[in-house]
Amino acid sequence: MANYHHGNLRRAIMDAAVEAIGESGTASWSLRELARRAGVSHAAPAHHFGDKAGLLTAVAAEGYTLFADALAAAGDNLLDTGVAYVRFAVEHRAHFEVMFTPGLYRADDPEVVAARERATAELTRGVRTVTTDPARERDFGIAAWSIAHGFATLWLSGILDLGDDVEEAARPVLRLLVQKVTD
Amino acid sequence: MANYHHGNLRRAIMDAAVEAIGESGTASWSLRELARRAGVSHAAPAHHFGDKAGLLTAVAAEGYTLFADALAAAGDNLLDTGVAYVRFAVEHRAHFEVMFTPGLYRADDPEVVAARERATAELTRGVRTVTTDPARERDFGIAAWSIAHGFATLWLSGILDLGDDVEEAARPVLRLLVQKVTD
DNA sequence: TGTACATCAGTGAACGCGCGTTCACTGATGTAC
DNA sequence: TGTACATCAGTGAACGCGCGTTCACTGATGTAC
Repeated sequence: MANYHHGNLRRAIMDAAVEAIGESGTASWSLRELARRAGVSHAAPAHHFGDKAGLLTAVAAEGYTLFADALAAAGDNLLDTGVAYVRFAVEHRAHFEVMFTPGLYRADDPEVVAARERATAELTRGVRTVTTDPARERDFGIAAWSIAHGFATLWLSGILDLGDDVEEAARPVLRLLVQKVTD
Repeated sequence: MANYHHGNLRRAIMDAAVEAIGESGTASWSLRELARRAGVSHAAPAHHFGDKAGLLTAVAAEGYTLFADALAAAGDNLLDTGVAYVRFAVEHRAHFEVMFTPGLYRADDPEVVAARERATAELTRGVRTVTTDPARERDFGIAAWSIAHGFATLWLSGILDLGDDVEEAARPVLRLLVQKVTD
């Protein structure tokens, strides 16, 4: 019995993509495998997303939206913003990997651009809790972004091996920079 | 006229791999395409490396060796070590990407392990120019590693867009952490 | 110095497989009357 | 309330293609005598 008008097929395929990326990265699966995981016909993913880049564009857009939400929910200081950054990367590993590999998707997609701008605004808000001097803001912003991004990336690659609680591990490390910036 | 006993076929295939990774990442090429680039038979890569993971294991081992060399050649302070880290990532982008994506290769390969340990020792040497207190050394080390790794990763993903000179762009950013540690 | 032979790096034809793409079709849903 | 019809999400068979793998073969090189 063919299940026509699935209703959530788009969602089901994106979930399958996130699951597959979480297991083995952004490369080692095909649209046909995703269809198999989602229990739909192998032509369905193309029907919805065109191709792999189209699907990953949707994942990136969703990722930036969730990311902006997570940063917006963080405390009103740079350290909490940084910790939220790292937590997002670990909790939404697949989205995070896609978002920061621009070659995988259409980075100029309007939905991606809008969500990314919202996330950037949240990061800037975090930096401005520390300085509003424009000359310092840029380098502080890049330094804070770098240390959070680097910690998250190293943690995800499995090299760091500092236990289970990423927040507990990240906070004292990020504090070393934030203290300096705050002085 | 078949060119039997190529002599540097192993080298030629690794060069082709580095070139292909530099162009389009670690995923979007096949062993057959590498053979085509290197101008050898399509069975040659398998003959030398077994499979893609075997080839990338060789790239990772070479990468860690070049990395340790670059860090060893850096100045005797943490800032120069950090700048050398970032420069290596940009100048050896393909090796760097492979090295920090452990799922791609056999991370327990003896040659990889030995080269990585040498690189780790160089990083530790950089941190010890700043503190030799074991309690502080760990967090400082992770913070310095994170900020250099994060800056390099963001730069490579093309998101930062701070001009052409990566060393000039990285130095003031990395200094923000190092200053604190040095105080 | 010349010959015979073992070794093994690299070749190239052949294979079966999973892929993305195409396309005629199915059938559930919403709307007009 | 019932019927007819348009829409379109999703199906599934068929296609050609590039892939990794296998394997008998080639021929350059080194060594023994």
